[in-house]
Amino acid sequence: MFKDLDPLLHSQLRLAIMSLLIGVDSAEFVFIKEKTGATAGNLSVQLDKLSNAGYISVIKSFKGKKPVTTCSITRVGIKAFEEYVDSLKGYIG
Amino acid sequence: MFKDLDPLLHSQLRLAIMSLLIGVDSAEFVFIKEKTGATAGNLSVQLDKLSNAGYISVIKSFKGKKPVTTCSITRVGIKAFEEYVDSLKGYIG
DNA sequence: TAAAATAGTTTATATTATAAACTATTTTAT
DNA sequence: ATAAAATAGTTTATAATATAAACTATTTTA
Repeated sequence: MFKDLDPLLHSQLRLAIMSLLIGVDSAEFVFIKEKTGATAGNLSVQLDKLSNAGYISVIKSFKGKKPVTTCSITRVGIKAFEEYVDSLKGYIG
Repeated sequence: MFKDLDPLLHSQLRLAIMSLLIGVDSAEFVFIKEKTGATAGNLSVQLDKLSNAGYISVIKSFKGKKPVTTCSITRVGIKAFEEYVDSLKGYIG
């Protein structure tokens, strides 16, 4: 009935990040920041957590002279997201 | 796109409690404890929070000689739950 | 009548989310 | 040329949260 909800995904900001990333090939830090309305600090921390869990991959590069952080969801992340959504349905019908 | 998720409902145990209560007239402490698998302490705290928010009503009485805590969802609680579910859909499609 | 069970509450702890403060660099304005 | 502001983040401090352990009070059972 009430399956455990992956605590890494049961967080407003991290869920928003994953929700964004599941629909695109990749997205940049600034883009995610704008879409989610998160502060840079909070976003940085949450991206790290998702990255450490293997749910997203994070690549740092340069666009001209500016640093760019590019994120994409991994296969593991997609599976975790799908399982989370499935578990959630046990709660919200 | 990403509406704020009511932090009172965005909690595994409180969401499970609300999910249970939305389907019934009322439910007793022990019943909720069994269905959710929560410890009594945790359940007590979370019921208090939902009660203080006006999402549920809690009535204490006796069944024979044993104390009984009976909970039911309020109109306010139903609305909050529905809004939460609606907001959540912006995240999980 | 001592031990265990029932029905909870209170309190302490560990985790978490979050923003404030910070670093490093680049662009713009004077 | 250089001071001020903007960009792109990271690190750290704090406040909120979830959770279980410890506790109270009563009743049932051995």
